[in-house]
Order: sequence, then structure tokens, then C-alpha cells
Amino acid sequence: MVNRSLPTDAELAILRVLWRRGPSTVREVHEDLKPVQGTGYTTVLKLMQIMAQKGLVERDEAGKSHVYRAMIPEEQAQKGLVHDLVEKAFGGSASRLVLRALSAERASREELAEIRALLDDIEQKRSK
Amino acid sequence: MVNRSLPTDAELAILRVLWRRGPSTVREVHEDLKPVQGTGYTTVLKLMQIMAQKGLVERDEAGKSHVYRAMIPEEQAQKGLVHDLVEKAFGGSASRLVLRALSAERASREELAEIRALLDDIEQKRSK
DNA sequence: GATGATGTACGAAGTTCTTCGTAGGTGTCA
DNA sequence: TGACACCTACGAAGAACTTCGTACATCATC
Repeated sequence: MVNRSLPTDAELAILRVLWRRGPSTVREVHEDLKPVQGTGYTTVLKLMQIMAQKGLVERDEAGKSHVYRAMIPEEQAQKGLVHDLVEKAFGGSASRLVLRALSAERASREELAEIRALLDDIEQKRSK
Repeated sequence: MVNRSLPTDAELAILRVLWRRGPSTVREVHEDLKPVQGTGYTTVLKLMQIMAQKGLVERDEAGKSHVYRAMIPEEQAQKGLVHDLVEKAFGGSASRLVLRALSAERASREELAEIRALLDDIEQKRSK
């Protein structure tokens, strides 16, 4: 069942820290986010508690400081967000989103090559 | 500078109708949206009034029924939404979003060819 | 001129998301 | 032991978004 409700912006920011760092305490996540978000410690704590309730993260209460880990893989979250945007703003056409993204945002030569490789891959699999 | 405030979901649904139909009355937009959204007439009216205040749409009050038209082109809105998602979920890398979109959502052979053509175009321009 | 259809205006409530203040538990150490 | 650091719990406020009820204006027509 992929259709879990999508993470909100604040939740996503926290998930990104957990994906990068692996299981972390509230303090660690807060330290990581503070310079950019400027948000308070208890705010992060509260959010992570809510996320635990929602099942977005799981926590280990063994130590004094609880340790949280992401329960949804980054790939799946990104997939959900992309799908949502495709539906809401591109009439369900992923390729139109791709065209828009490519023409509006910058990509390096290497990245373009990577995309090309994926296209090859898709078409090759399809022609079988 | 791109307009920073992105349309909300409900606003986007209305904008999509206006982009497709061209300038329309509240009734027309509501008729269009009703089957899918199931939302009431005054809800749509209120939203469009708010959107007019925000500058997302402009209205012509000449006739009995006011006629609204989108003040932001579809392309610009899509660009803003894509940029926002790239920042929030892909660490600023548009190509990672593209890779995720291509591997997760379906695209026809024609669409893949279109994407390839755009890649050619970008690389050609860049090599000049 | 009463009625019904059609329109706008707008207050207000319900939701969700985000933020933080405050309270209280526990361990450390001088 | 008392002060302090560090932690969780949780209520509640505030902001943004969405929804709708109600009031009121206009116009055709019977």
C-alpha cells in the first residue's frame, strides 16, 4: 500500500536529515536543521513525536534520549511527491513534468548523460 | 524573479480550468470542477475572490456575472512548483527529480522521444 | 409586485500544519 | 543536597487553507 499520506514540508525536512544521517536523536536532528530553519528544539521534538504517531518514523526508547529512524525510504517519499505533483499540475503526464524540469532548471553534462542512459534503459526493456 | 507564493491545491485546480477554458465565470468553473471535486458553488466563488485579491486571477466586472482570467501563465506556475519540489525533496537537483519521475511513472514512446529531443537541444546549445 | 433563478459579498467555522511555552523527570557533580 | 543540564510530554496558540451558510442585489415573468 503505497498510498500513505505525503509528508508535510516540515516533516520532509526532518526525514531528509534522518535519511542522510541514519537513526538520530531529536538533538542531532535539531542541530542539523537549526542553521537553516532556525526552529526551536521543542518544535522539532513535537514534530518527530507526531511523525512517530503517523508511522513516518519509529523510535527506540531504550536510552535516555530516544533515537528515531525513518520508516519510509527516501525513494518512496520522492515517488509519492512526484506523483502528487504530476496529478495536480501536469494532468497526470509525467513526461510534461520532466520537460518542464529540464527546460527550467540547470543540469550538468553528467546528469544529462545519466538521464539519457535511463531513457536507453527504458526503451530497451520495452522493446523486448 | 519568479513569484514566490505558489498556488495552493484548490487554487491550482481552478487555474487549470481557466488555462484550459480561457476566461470563465464562477459558474463555468464550478460546473467544470463539480463532478471531480464535489465542492459547493460558494466555495469556488470565495476561492476565486481570494485569488483575485492575491493577483492570481483578474476579473472583469462588466457583465452581471464576473469573468475571471488567469494572471499567471501555466508554464510559470509549473516552473515554480517544480522548483519548490526540487528544493524540498531533491536537494536542489532537478536531474534527480527527472530520474525519479522517469523511473516511477509511465511515459509513451513518443514522450520519451520528446524528452530525448530536448536533451539534444540543451546539449547542442551548450556546446556552442 | 410577488416569486424564483441567478449572481456577489462576507463572516465564520473546521482542518491541518507549525510553533513554542511550560511542566516535570532524571542524572551529574561540586 | 542543591543547582544545573538535558530530556520528554503536552496543551495551546497562530497561520494558512478550505468550506459553507446566510444575506442581499438584480432581473425576468407570471
